This record gives sequence, C-alpha cells and structure tokens, in this order.
Amino acid sequence: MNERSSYYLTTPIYYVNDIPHIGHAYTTIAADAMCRYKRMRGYDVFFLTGTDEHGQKIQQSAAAKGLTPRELADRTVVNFQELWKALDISNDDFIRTTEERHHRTVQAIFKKLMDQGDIYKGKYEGWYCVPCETYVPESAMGEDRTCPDCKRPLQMMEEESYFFKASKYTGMLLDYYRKNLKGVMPKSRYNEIVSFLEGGVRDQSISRTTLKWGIPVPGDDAHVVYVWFDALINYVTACGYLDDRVKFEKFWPEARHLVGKDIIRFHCVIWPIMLLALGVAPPVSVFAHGWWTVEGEKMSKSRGNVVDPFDMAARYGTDPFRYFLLREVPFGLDGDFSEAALVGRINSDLANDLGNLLNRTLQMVDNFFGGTLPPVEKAGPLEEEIARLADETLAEVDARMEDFAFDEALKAIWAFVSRGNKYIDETMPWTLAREEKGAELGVVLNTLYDVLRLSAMLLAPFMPGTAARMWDQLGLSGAPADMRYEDVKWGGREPGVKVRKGKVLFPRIDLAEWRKAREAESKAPAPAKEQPAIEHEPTVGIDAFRAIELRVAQIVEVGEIKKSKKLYRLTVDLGYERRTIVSGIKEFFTPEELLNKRIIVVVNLQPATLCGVESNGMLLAAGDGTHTALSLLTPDRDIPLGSRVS
RNA sequence: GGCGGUGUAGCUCAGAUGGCUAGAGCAUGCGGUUCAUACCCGCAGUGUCACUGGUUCGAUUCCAGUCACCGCCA
Repeated sequence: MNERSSYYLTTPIYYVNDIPHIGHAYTTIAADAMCRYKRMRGYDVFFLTGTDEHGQKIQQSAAAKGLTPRELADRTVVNFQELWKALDISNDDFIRTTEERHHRTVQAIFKKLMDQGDIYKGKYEGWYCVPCETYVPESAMGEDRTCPDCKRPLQMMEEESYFFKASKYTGMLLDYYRKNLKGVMPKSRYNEIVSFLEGGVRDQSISRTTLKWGIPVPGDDAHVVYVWFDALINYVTACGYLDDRVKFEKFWPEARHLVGKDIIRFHCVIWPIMLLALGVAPPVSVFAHGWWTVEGEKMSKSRGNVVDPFDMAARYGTDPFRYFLLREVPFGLDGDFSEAALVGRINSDLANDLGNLLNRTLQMVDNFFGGTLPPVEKAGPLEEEIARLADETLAEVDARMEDFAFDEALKAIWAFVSRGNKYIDETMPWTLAREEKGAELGVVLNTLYDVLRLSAMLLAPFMPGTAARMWDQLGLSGAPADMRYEDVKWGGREPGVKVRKGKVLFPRIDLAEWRKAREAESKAPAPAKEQPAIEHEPTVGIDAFRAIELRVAQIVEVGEIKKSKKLYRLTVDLGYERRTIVSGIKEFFTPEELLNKRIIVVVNLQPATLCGVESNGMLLAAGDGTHTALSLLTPDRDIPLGSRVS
C-alpha cells in the first residue's frame, strides 16, 4: 500500500479566441473541486486544463488584427490564465496546442496511425462556405444551404484529405462501453453514445489543405492536421505519452474528462477510437455536464446576456460563485443562472447557516471561556449522535463525489452544518453558562468546534478560501487543503486551542438595497453595445440584380412540416400561378399571421428540397441575423399579384 | 419518423423491486429562543404524485395507450 492511487482529470482545452464565460468557469471549477477533493483523500492528482489555439478562426481574427496567429494566441491565452487565478483553480499543468511538446506528439501519433494503415489519403467532399472557409455539415446548415454563421450560400467543394479509419474500431468501442457502464456519464449520455455507435461511424477527415495555421501532416506539408484531431491529443501530450512514459503509465489508466454536452461526440466516439487504434485504453469516464441558461434564457452574445465570471467573482466573491455553480444544479443537467438565485444561496446557505454558525460559536467561546477552548469532558448521547453524523457525512460526500454529484455532496455537508445549529438550540449554552455548568458547557462548545473543523475540511475542495478563513478563525495551524481526511476525523481536536474570531464569513446581502442597486444599474446608460462591423457583399452590376426576378405574391396556405421546427410550407399566389415555397420563418410567425399576407418572392430561384418538400422560390424578409427578429417585406399599397419588383 | 427521457407541494426537485399519515430546500403563516449576520430552532400546511384504461387484496410506484415538454438520431 505504499503506492498512492493516482487520479487524472481534464477540462476541455478552451478555444483561445473565445471570451471566457460562465460555461468555461463551470467546467473548470467542477474539475478543480474534484481534484482538490481527491488530493485530500490522498490521491496523486494530475489536473490539466489549457487552450486550443489552432484553426481557421484564429487565423482569421489574427489577420484582421494584423497579428500572426501565434501573437494573437499569446495575447488571448492570458484571459483564461487570469480567470483561473481569480477562481482559485489548482491545475497542475496548462497545455497550449501551439507548444512544441504537443506538435511532436500529434505528429508522432499521426505517423504511427499512418504507418499501421489506419490513416489513408482520400477526397473530402462537402458544402463549403467560401467567406468563412469552413465546411458546414448538413445538420448545421441554414435553409437553402446557407452558412449558419454568415448566412451566405454554400458551395459543394472537394479537396484532398487524410482520413482516419474510425469505422474499423466502432465495434471494439461498442464492446468497451458495454463493459464499462461509466465510460460515459451521466447515463442518458451513455445511452445516446451507444445508440449512436450502433448506427456505425464514418471514417473521419483529419486534415485540411485550405488553411495553414495548424500542425503540418508529417511528410506532406500541403496538409495541416484538422483541429479536432489535434486538440484531443492534448490529453495524452500533457500526460507524457511521448516524453514521460512513467508519468503516462501512472496517470493515463485513471484518466477522466469533463466536457460540455455539446462536445461529447468527439470525446466519446472519435477520441476513444483514436486511443484504441493506438493500443491505449479509453478514458475511465467522460462526464458531460449541462449548460447554463441566464435568467431563463439561452446565453448568447447577440442577446447580450453572457455572464462574465470575472465580474461575478469580483462582485459576490470567488467562493460564493463556486458554491453556487456546484450546489444549484445536478452536474449532468442544465441549470439557470440568475443573480437573484446566487444572492439567495449566499444569504440562506452561506451567511445564515454556515457563517452564522461559526460566528455564534466563536462568540460563545470568547464570552464563556475567554477565547480558549476548555479541555474535553465526557460526551453524552447527543454528542455521540453528532459524531455518528460526522462519519456518515464523510462517507456520503465520498460516495457522491465518485459520481460527480457535487450538489449532493454539498447537501450532505449542509445537513451536517444544520445539525450544528440545531444542537445549539437543544443544549442552550447561554443557560448552561448562567447556571455555571462549566463542564457541560465545555462539551457543547467542543462539539460545535469539531462540527466547524470538520465542515471546513469538507468544504475546502469547493470553497478553498472560505475553508482557510474558517481554519484560521478556529485557531488551527496549517491549511485545510493540506489536510488528509484521516487527519481530521471527529474528536481529533487539539485541546486548549485559542480561537481567533475574525470578520464575518459572508455578510448578508440586504435584498432591498440589492434590488435598488440593480435597478440603478439597469437605468444607467447601457454601455454602448458594441456595433458589429457591417460586412458588405462585393459590388454587383445592375444586370446581376435584374437577373433576380422578384414578384408580388400572396400567401394563400400555410402548412406545417412535421419534421421541422423552423420551416413552413407556404402556398403563394402569383396571380398567374400558384406555387409552393418552403420558408424558415416558423419561429417568428404563426400561420394566422401569415395567411393572406402579400409578400415579395424570388421566382427564378433554383428549386431546392428541404425536409422532403420541394421549394420553388423564396420570400424576402429582413432580419438581424440573430434569430431574434424578422420582418416580412410587403408592398405598401394595393398592387396586382405577380407585379414585378425592380 | 426511430430510439431514449421527463411530467410529484407556489418554485426547484427527491422518492419507492407496488402497501403504514408521499418527502427536502426555498418562499408563506404561527410559535420558541437571544450565543449569533433581524440569525437559529420548532410547528403548520396545501398536492386528483400529467390523463385514460389494465394487472393486483391494494398503484403515485408495474403494464398499455393518450397528451405535453426535452435530448439524440434520420
């Protein structure tokens, strides 16, 4: 038993071009809490996070700013590194995909797979957005085969590409998952992945010739390794796959990945298949957590409701923010973030229950014993019950953490804290003091002291700063984070310790004032919303415009298309004929609103089939491109159907 | 269209291989207490456990169907 168990946990590597938001913070805070917990349980922990720095978007933003991609990455990587500092993240390594160690690893892996025949050269075909320089899969396309980002029409393109024989390993991976029920967590995601695998996996295109910013394919400089293939490998790079086999052998068999639910396909299908091909075991678990909405709405840049984790930590404190994210919602489910809910948690859980328990206990040690904890007297049945609860709480937290159920672990800790508050009511120490029952009073305060000491230790993974402050006020030496569970068991308190009551742990937030402040804030002139630069299309001649035949039509029938949330099947009357057009405006209009509307239709558009319905033309509408508003173009006075627009 | 999931107190959710008065937190009302951050403790609740049928001595829990919402796939 000399050898300590190891534990390896990763966050995704974040795209360095993104502005850090609550989602990034969530994954990383969860990973941090888990790793801190495991360290306190005596594990040798390797905790990895980092940034994904290659790819099209970086190359473009860099060009737009007149920087090299590397310069851009060097500047923006700091956003994440600073955030992790602000959020008390204890990662052991921070990997950047632009690092030399990573390049070597990716190339070595590419070469190995190539040599063993799992990578072959072929042709990649797909719908391509020229301005964005990316392929768009069918599933992500807008209607009429347009780019989801820029809304412009896509083109069928073909290029030479290297392919990874993912299909070959599908069955092997399926077998692996059938034997490893926790290979994907939670269970609902596991089922999804298994049923996806049962449908088979296609060989994956893993190189691009259309961009330069990436890792060159060994022996073929015309190609760059596709970002996903590159990015996933970070997990083994940092673990010493190429450079440190001892480290790799030690940590890789205990690897677990935390990911958002949007990227499980890569992590639970492609990545394990890559590993199987390399003869390496897939990770023990990939846990897909949920997403946060904000005040009930989807978070998005265009809504302007992106939660800034720096701001939240600065305003409400790092620990309350961490606590809220982990406590509010089960880790696998979606949750809603609101400042009101955060304030509620701060007041009821942190201030009233925990902070106040520490405060009132230390106050009593001061009042009744001049700040020095009296020697322990024999405990009664009530104290034994609490000691039992302490043991049960440790066991419960342990079990819950095993399943990444941070919320349940915290609930268990709070049940213990609440027991402390109730115990004060049951024993009424102030009465004991008045009646000069010093021995009994000593027992009570020692018991409370131990509840707090244990709570501090249990909370250390979740709220490291708070735990340290509690430790300090309790007059203990060292730091709770350095403690091992075995060291801090019930009853192990040092006798005669001198407490140091300090500042209140969490001041209550006055709701009336808080609301007033928020109102004032929202009334204050909103910071001028960054106006996105309008991008213009290239100038066209009048002939090009005239080539588009626009006519007035009337909607005479609005049909649902069962498969689609976005599309209506419209029958429009052009006066001289009726035709069917399929239009993606369902999110914005009810059928009643549309019926009999006079609109403008492009009549000479090439027919297209959408969701199985042929569309002959399209209607004109103005929108801001963000799915929040749309307005139909309509003639402003009566004019015969079929009139030409020019 | 296929597969899977969910529908329980005002809100967020837990729960039982079917059986004693269906639970927790928050919010609400009342009472207690004063060591404490107007905090803590106790009590009180309200629920056709989505709908309809079936199995059973008995179903909210099992089965079938319906409706609503969600996820993945096509």
